This record gives sequence, C-alpha cells and structure tokens, in this order.
Amino acid sequence: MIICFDCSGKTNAMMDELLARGRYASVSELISIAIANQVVLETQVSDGESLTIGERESVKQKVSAANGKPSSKPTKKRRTVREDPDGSGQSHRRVEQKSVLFLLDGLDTLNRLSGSLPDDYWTPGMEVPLDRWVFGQHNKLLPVKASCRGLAHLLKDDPKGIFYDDAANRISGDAIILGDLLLECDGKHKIDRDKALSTAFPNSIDKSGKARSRYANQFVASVNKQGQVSGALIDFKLINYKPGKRPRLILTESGWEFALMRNPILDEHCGPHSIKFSEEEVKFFLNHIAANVRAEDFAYRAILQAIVGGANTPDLLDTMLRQSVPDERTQRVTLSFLSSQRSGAVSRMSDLGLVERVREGVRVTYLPTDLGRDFINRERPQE
DNA sequence: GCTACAAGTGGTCGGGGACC
DNA sequence: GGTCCCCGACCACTTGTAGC
Repeated sequence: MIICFDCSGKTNAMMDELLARGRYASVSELISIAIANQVVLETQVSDGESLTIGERESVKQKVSAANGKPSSKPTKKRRTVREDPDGSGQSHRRVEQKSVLFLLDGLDTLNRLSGSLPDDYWTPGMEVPLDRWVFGQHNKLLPVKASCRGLAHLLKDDPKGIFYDDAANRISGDAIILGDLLLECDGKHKIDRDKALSTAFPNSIDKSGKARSRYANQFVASVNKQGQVSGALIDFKLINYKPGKRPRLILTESGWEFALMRNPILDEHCGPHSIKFSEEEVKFFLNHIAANVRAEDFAYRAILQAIVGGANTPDLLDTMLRQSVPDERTQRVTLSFLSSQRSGAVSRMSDLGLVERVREGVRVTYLPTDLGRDFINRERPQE
C-alpha cells in the first residue's frame, strides 16, 4: 500500500538521520515501526499505566530476576507489538526492533580488551570421561552466539569487565525479546523442532521466569560459593572472569572474534530456509574447539566415531558411550545423565552441521555429514 | 485418538556452607 | 549444634511428531 503525507523539513531530516544509522531498511519500515510504537504508548496510557523511558531496575531486582525469583515490587512487563509491517509474509523485521543488544551494528571493533583463555584441565590426547564433557543442558549454540554479542555490547560501557549478575540480567532480559521473535519465525515458517531457532531462548509466554533464569545461568554465567564461574560461555572458553565477590566477565579473543562475525539470524532476515550459522562462523568455531576446548573436541570425535562405527541411533550410541565410561565412574553416570549428555552434544553438533538427524517415523538415525567426517579425520591439535 | 519415541526443559532433592 | 538456604546434579515431565 502506498500512502502520501505532508512532512516538514525537520521531520524529514530526523528520518534521514535515523536511516543513516543503518537500523532501518527503508522509510516504509521506519514509519511502520513508529506507528506500532505509538499504538503501544497509547495503549499504555489508556490502561492507566505510567511509562518511563530509560527506566532501570534496581540492582536488587536485577539479581532476583536473574535468579528466577520475583522481586518484591515487580516491574510492569514490557509490551511488544507483533506486526508484519509490509504484509509480505516474509519476516523482514530485524532483531533491532526487539533489542539492539544482539546486533552487530554499534560494536566497537577496535578498542577492545580481551581476557586470557580459561585454564584447561585436559591435555591433548587425554580421554575425557563423559561426566566431564560440556554439560548436556548447554544444548544449543545460537544462545551462545547471542550472549557473546550481548557481552560485547555491554563491554562498551566497561571494557575491563561486566559484573556477572548485571550481564546475566541484561542479556537474559533481552533474550526474551529475541526469543519472542524467533518463536514467531519458527511458527510462521513451520520450522520443525530439530531446526527450531527459538529452542533454549526464554520468551514472554513463560511467566514464571524460570526459562529466563535457565538462560542466564546456562548461557551467560552463574557463580558458585567459591566464586567459580560456570556456564556454556566459559565452558567454550569464549569468556573469562576476574575473581571477586561479584566476578567480572570479559570476552576472550575467541569470544570477541565470534561475537563480531556476521550471523544469518541475528543480522539478517529470518525465513523458512534460515541457517543458524554462516560458513565462516562454523569454520571458526570448529577450529576454536579443536585448538582450545579439549573436552568438546573429544566429545565430537567420540560421537562421530561411534556413529561411523554403526552406533547411529540414540540407544546404540548410549550403549557405546556407556562402555567407554571407566568402571570407577559408572556410578556417577546414570542412564538419564548419559542420555542428557549425548542428546546435548548431538544437538550442538547438529547446530554446527557435523551430524544430521534423520527421522523415519518416530525413530531417529544420526548421520555424519561430510563436515563431520572431515572433523574426525583432521589431526588432533598438539601442544 | 492412542501409543511410542526423542528431545527439551522445569522440578526436585541431597549435600554443604552460612548463620545464629 | 541446629536450622535454613543455596546450588548442583540429575530425574522425570512436557512437548512435538509419526505410525497405526
């Protein structure tokens, strides 16, 4: 639909300024968003609610939210508008309509400080027991990418490190907004659950805050009483931390590199054939794993070799992996824990295109891809 | 519509530490 | 020493899908 309207020179200059920032694809998109925002404002006022631009939660509320507990004075839930401004059916809206924290735009690529890689207990060639693999619940890599991006943005304000609870709260809060967008995309394009983009992201449907808490703890960071930081980002050595009562998180050089790579979902459009990672991202991540994350490198190799050897179903793979658990550790590895570890590792490998899940009826078969075969054939890194 | 299966994720419980 | 609370480990429920 084409709409003509009178526009003052001042308004025209403001629109030009906004378009020059690169966050809107066209005047049409900019106006559509402005109208949607006006609807939100007017609805807020008609509901008798106050609206404060730039309102921030108190530190106490942030910590409570990050822990998944209701704060004593809950804040009003942020309202979002689900629209398809151009009516094309294609999701042309980009992530910035929901959150700028996950965008490449606006990141300072030059003035950045990097943390050193976290220490690795395992040396090249060592067998890593299944219970010491990356935790199975860290089962998706798009949230890992999003959190790296989020941290990169937060580090603009404090390059020496972000308090872990501030980072967990800010990133998990915006992850809800991103989760809504991805959920909508999955639904609109009927993306099946094996390839769903929204898996592991919290969304605004969940009122309990538990999904957000899980995201904060697993895909940003959590800290135990000893002050040790855990979570997928540190497991993958994409972040390190400065110890203290409130450890500060900082991206490692690998974390920065990963955060600054363009991503098909976060930086482009979400469509029916969207892929989670670019070739460049996959290549970088696999090289990083092979060189720096020995537990994950070992897990990928163990699973791929088992699949190539014929253990290509969940049951067969579980049986084979169980045989590899040393006797003294079998009590630690229950069947459900084993399947959780296997399922998580396979999901991560699927995200990277190392394996494919093929469904025949209700049965699943795992197939190694060419990339997967290349991975097991590549030389193990040596120190 | 019922059943089976796989994967994802929220819930639960035990252990350990903090506090009184 | 007792109680409470938090955290980590892992259990089991929920969801989605397909066959019959």
